[in-house]
Amino acid sequence: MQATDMPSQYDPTAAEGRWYPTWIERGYFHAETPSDRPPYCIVIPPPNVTGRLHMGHALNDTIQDIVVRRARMQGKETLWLPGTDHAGIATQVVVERELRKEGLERRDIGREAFLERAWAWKEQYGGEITRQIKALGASCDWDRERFTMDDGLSRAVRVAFVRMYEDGLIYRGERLINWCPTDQTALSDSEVEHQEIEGELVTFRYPLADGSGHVAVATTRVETMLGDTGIAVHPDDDRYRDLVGKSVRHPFDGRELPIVADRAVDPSFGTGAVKVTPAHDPNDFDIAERAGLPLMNILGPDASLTGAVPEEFRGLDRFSARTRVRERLKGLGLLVSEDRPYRHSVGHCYRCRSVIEPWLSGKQWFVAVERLKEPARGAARDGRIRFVPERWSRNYDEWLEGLRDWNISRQLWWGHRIPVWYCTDGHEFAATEDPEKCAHCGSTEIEQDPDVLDTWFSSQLWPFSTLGWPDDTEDLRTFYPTSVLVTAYEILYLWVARMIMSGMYLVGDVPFRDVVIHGLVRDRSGRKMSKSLGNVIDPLDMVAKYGADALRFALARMASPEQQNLPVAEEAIEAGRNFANKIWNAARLLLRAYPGGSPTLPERLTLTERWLLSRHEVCVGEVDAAIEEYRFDDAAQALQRFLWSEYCDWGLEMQKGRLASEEERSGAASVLAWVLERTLRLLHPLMPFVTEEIWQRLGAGESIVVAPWPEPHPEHEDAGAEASFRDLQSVVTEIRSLQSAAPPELRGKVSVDEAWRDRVEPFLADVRRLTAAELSFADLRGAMAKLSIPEGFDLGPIVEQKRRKLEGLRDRLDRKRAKLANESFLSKAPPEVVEGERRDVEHLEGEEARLAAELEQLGTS
RNA sequence: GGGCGCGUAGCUCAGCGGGAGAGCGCUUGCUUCACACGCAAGAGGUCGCAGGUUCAAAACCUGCCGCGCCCACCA
Repeated sequence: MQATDMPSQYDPTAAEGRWYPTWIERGYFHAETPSDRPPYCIVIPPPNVTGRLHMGHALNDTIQDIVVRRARMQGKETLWLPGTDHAGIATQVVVERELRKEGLERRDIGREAFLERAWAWKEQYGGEITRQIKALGASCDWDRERFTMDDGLSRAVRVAFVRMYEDGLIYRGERLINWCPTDQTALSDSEVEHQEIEGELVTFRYPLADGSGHVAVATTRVETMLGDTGIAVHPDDDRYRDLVGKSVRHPFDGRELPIVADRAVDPSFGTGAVKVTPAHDPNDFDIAERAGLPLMNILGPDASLTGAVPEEFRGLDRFSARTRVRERLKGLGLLVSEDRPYRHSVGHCYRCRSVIEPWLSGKQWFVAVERLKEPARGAARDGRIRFVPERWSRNYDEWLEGLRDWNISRQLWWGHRIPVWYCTDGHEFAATEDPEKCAHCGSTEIEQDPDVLDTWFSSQLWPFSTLGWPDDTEDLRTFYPTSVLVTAYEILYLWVARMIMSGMYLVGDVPFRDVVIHGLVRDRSGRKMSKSLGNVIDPLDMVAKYGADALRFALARMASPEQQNLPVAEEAIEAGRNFANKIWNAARLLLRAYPGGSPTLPERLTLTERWLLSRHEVCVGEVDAAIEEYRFDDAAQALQRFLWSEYCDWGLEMQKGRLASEEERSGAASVLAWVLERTLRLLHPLMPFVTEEIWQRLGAGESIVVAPWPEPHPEHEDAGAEASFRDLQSVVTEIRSLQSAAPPELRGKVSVDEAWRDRVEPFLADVRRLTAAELSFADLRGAMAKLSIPEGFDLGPIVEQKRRKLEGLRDRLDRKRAKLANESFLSKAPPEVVEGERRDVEHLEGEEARLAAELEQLGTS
């Protein structure tokens, strides 16, 4: 039989190596269009080409594979579309680092050579992460794999840009942007992460130009006073009313700075007067615009001081300048106070963690969001898009409400170059194809904008650019809108919201129906996994050590969308491995008796079989509902409970006798095989490899990957069988419990009360096997079972245990009885609850009597 | 400053109006012919604190304490 070649330990590596290539080869993951089947589609959140698979990816991909595999088994035309993101800054930084090893900067070799290097790097190392995704068993359609800078997607980017440009949704403007002095590029607001740091709050005085006094101002970046061009106060602030219109004198260069009134000033903060640095603070920029104050740029691209600052500060980096300016003010007697440390929130680059500088960097491209955001908000409000968990919809809505125009130009080389050209006559135009001449005047003296687009500009097109947009393709018609997007909450705004906006604007419909937002993977004590903390668990190590199924099951087991933090410990993955091994061995046992083939149910079933079918039916319902609702933790738990605690511990154990019997073997084996085969199908989305490996040995069909999702069999629900079987279970458990308190030599002889004879006798042999005891029946006066032990032998621990149990039972009974004696309970509680309490009391009374009788038996023995 | 989430067994968490649960860990006993990656029997919890609503609260409301996160141009 097939079991003979099954070792006692499941070998995940062998199964993974055998099945994944087979699945690919047979094209199971390939979606066909057009198709008569209902479509089901997920686009993968594209990982960075530079990336390596971490636990976050493993979780994200596991969840997607679970819903995708279930959909495929449900007979849907299923597409899980994979790919990678060019990841502008991230990739450019990697290539620059390589160059630096050769002593070169990117500007040394020029744009074209640099891009060649970048592409070469991408070709050589860029596929790493997709190989790693495959190791998880992900059922992606690799024939449709995409890259955000491949030809098709690049065209989609250009078409999207030009359409938005011509529609007035993309414009070029000069204003303050978030500047990263390390990466030397602009960043969008979403790419800036605010973090509390310990800085300083310095208050100093500006002397009035007419010598009549001072105005004090406070700042956390005192070096910016070199670029101050005014002072602002609130118009209703009586302290300063008389000063508006006057001016102060700059202590270092003698410039006169006018004092203006502006409602943006909060009179209750600091001194109530604000220094205005229009070129280096967005607030001040606005004030300056309203008051007509000039801009004065004092920082270079690397944030060192430059421009019209006094000689002594020129060339200093911003932090040294901060100290130098403070010391100079102190020397001049203008320093009022310095609060240090002063905790306040400062923006950092999401890539390199540098402190962001609000900066003027020539003209930048922006997306005007006003017309985009309302449809995107509406889609979530009217249910066209559903967030899971639902609470994210509010965050989403409020974020969109406050959204400001999106800066999309980046001063990088790696990325989609902005498809706008300028001619020497000052014309500007956008084009989807590289033009030969100016679209306005025909001049051939044209030059393309040097900047590239924010990497998220192409990412936002992902759900439709990957399906062929802007062409009206079969894939796009079939799979758009996609079914569900699975992502972590950290990119809800950066990515998800923008896909919704652009999808609705460019394609005319939402990009996906459900948005499943899962938590972030943490270490066991809830900390982020990071190299510097040394707490990283590498998913590939785990796959190698315990198998992909073990990792997937461990991740699924905790993947409740409600959970924000998902602590992963190696023990959990080990537990997943143990579970796979348990199932493997269950199959090993069964396959000694089962000849193989599609299992069928016999006409007549034993109690154990009816119980098992009934419990299995519960499991089918639970798993199906759980996955439907993205409750992967519930699905995993239901499967583990059924397979381990019910199928193995009771189903197989009870049937061992029949499996050993010549006449009964076949019937018993086919029921067990029928249940196992269906349960394997239920488990397959979570543990694809071990389920396929066993399914093949059962000989149930071509591949479990394309086997149908188990349909419900409500006729198998059998409350009567469950109740009778529970009785049997309690007799067995009672005997074992008594045995555990006695020395081994006294465990062998047990009597069971006559009252249980009818229920136990038909299974006498099984109960004997499960308890390793001789059984006889006797009148035990209400006790369930009794060990035959010498007169006066003390089963102390079990007596103690039963005594405590009885005590607890009586407490509960008292509480219930008091409840039933309570007038207001009887009159106000719903009748079915009252009835339920009555039944409880009845049941508990029975338990009480039995426990008392058992104590009696223990006492007299 | 605004918002969200979480405090339940040693650990990680589920339960979210009428019997305190799971996995891991722990204790004890088992080379039982599927599995020691196992089997069996157990121990362990004033459900963060204080009020309130209710016949009934771990669950609902209010406040407090303690963690964590997101958003935000208070110099």
